[in-house]
Amino acid sequence: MARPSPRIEVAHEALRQAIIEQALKPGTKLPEDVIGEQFAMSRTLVRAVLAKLEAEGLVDANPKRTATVAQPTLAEARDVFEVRRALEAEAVRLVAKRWQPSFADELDSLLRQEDEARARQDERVSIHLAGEFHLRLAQLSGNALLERYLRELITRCSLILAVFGRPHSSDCAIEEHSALIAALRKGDADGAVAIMHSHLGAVERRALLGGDDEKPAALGDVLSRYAAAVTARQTTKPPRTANQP
Amino acid sequence: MARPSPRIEVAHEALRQAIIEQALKPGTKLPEDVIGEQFAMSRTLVRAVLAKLEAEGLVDANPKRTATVAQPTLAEARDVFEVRRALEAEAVRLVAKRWQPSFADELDSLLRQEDEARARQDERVSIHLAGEFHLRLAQLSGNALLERYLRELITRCSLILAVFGRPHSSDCAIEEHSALIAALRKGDADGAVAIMHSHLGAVERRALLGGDDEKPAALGDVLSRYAAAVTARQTTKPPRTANQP
DNA sequence: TCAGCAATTTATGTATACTAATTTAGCCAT
DNA sequence: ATGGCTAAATTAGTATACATAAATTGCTGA
Repeated sequence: MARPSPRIEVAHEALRQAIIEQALKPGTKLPEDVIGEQFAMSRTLVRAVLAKLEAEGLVDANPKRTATVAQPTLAEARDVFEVRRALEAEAVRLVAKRWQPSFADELDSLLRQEDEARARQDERVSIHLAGEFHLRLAQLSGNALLERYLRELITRCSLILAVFGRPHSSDCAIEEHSALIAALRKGDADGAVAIMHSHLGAVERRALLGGDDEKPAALGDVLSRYAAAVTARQTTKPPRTANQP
Repeated sequence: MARPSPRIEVAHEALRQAIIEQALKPGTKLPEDVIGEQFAMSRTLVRAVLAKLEAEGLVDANPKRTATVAQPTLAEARDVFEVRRALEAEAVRLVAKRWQPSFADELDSLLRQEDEARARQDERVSIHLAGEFHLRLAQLSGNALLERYLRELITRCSLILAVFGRPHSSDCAIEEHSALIAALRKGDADGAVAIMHSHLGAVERRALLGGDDEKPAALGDVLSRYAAAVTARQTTKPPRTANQP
């Protein structure tokens, strides 16, 4: 999976981070030339970057209008969590099957870091590490494709949390991660899968607040998004802002 | 999910079809200018098409060399089937949950067509319809993301079958599809999931022949691929051929 | 003051030109 | 002949130019 150019990767990763950390809020316009200026590349390359981000579901891109940071709908959010649950359960199953003691060390180490960040009140690092835990688990499954899909899903969950979640709601409870490791350690595959299921159920509930169904949620989407927007604060000057209060 | 240009879609779909039908054999070089000539578009657009195909796992693309039709390894094939099993089981679960009698009609109709094609000895249509059945099931799940992933996985399975499978081995048994519909019809969700599991297990076994493990399969990969190459015959003049005996 | 239209500006769609790297072919030496 | 070395031809990487469509601004008239 070698990529054509390192510069594309750099810009891609930078935008990814900016989006999931909410430095670029959902709905923010991403004009090709502005981005090209920032990363010192031509629109040709910017286009490739945006195409990737769109494929990942992180930006919305319509035929002849400026790409924007994605604003996931409630229906999309539900879909993402549904698929994530299925794949992450499979990942746990696979990890349990090829379990080795060294795996526990790896996961424990991440868990400790996560705990420390939480203690330090370091929101950003804490959220990032929670994602890392799940991603590492996917890697330990030994299935590269599963890892790719889960990386995408975990990233999209971050964005969904940014759009729908309460400000400052942490997305993963450390105890749940801890219980998962314990189950894996004693070889309880089914137990581990069950824990992962309920863990992700909890994450989804925390992320989606009231589980409104389908249509009537449309207005709710907008309002919760608005609430998130006024709460957040701009860090560096973003290219442009879509909806200002 | 509106795409930038219809022309890109056309070329994308055409290449997709050509690849999964083996009109372009695995390993075949896909130079940008040759493709651009065929579809009357500039390399700029061809590049976008190839990027998509690479993301789907249908073409191999390394930094500065000509893209080629993908040659899945045994390890990749295993990964694809593993993820497909997990997601397709989830799809069946979802379809069972929102089951409606009209679903049965839809699936039955596909099944009938499949049966007729088989009776007509129409390999190409038969294989295509088998894929359609699984795809339609994914659509009935009501989860757009799940559908997208499964479309990708089903396509890759076709390519895998082309590389590893015996020539003329059909990939899906009609009775298995039939049993699945029956289980869904009587509301037996768990039964349906079980049938799907064993069905995909059977498909994988048929596709991968001898289930060699990991490392020692490396040589096997090459040889089975070689066997496939000498068996197949060129239809239209392909841009170029990678390995000629 | 506001609605609606026109001119302007901005941003995308696509082709093409130029550069740099890789592959191929031919040639020399062993 | 065979192995490697150099030159020529291919082919990808990237920027840029031009055409076209969308968004915006400002103007005019009710």
